[in-house]
Amino acid sequence: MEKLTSDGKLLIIVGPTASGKTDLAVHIAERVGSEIVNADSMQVYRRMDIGTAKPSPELRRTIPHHLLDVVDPDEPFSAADFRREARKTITDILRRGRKVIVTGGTGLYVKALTRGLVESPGGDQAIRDELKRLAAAEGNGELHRRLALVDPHTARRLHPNDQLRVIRALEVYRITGRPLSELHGEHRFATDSYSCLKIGLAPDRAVLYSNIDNRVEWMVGNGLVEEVKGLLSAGYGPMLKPMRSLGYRQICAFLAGEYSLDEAIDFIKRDTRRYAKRQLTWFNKDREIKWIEYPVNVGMIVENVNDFFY
RNA sequence: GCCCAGGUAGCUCAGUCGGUAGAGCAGAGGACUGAAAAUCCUCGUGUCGGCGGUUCGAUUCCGUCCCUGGGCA
Repeated sequence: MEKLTSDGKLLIIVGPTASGKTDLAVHIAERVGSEIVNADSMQVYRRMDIGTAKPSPELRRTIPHHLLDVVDPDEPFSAADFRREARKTITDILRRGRKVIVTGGTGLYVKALTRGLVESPGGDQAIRDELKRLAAAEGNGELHRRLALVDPHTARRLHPNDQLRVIRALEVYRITGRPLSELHGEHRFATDSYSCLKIGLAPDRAVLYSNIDNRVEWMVGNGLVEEVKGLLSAGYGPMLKPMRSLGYRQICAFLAGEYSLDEAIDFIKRDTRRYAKRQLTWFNKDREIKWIEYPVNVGMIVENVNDFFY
């Protein structure tokens, strides 16, 4: 169906971690006069620079980047927050007559931005804690049974051990009195208010994995441990959401004496490989993504991007 | 050269009192709607070092050869 309105054109660059998104985005931005909107769930946190491979301050002076450093590590931030902030930012960039490149590896954030999220309440920590206690006392099966009573469709879709999603579904029902599946049925990611060109980067697995290894070595060699120490001594504890993310989690465990630095490095590499695989699974499902061929021909990509923008 | 101990999945190893084998890790595939770098699910055939022998049947017992550790010379 023809879209009646468009909030503007977006070039979206996706791909797994360490696939070269940032480099490509910068190359394109230099040639088409665009600004970059980050769609990475960890780069939004202040003080987390090395472990998130955040673009450097120098680079950010050359090409304006948005949605980096928008919250402190102990502040809540969700896909809905991302959507709201990103839309605001994009509107502003377009109003100034500039082009927008969205780049990032968080599939849900990209989807939330372009297709929206179901109309549902935000997270309620008290409810989550209560349900978590219930699960601890009576098991994931009990939570899942309770969900089956109020929302059998969602219960069937979720494995009982996927506690996070089971709790979310129960939480939504508790607050709204409506099953999550019903809300999903009305939403279906149906509307896309932007006109998007999505391009994807997916190097050969072997290349990707060696990029990951190199990047992890680089992070450790350039102060990742110090960055984590700084966060901890600033009062950001190891149980905070961003402190449990890739790199930070393992360095916290190393600093707590759970294992050696070498082991921590190996775990970061391994877990990052697994993460990259999950990202690929997510993006492979998106039929709108145009996967770029290797070796990367930046000139040709820029041409296509220009065709899209003009 | 001799004496031990080993050689089983990509790696580390378990096991079969003789009926062609299984864990952990690595790896692969998948799910994903306000925690998403999170959370969750599924996936194990490999000349059981080679060649002979015994046996209805050998990865398992025997012989021999090869390889890897360690020890003695």
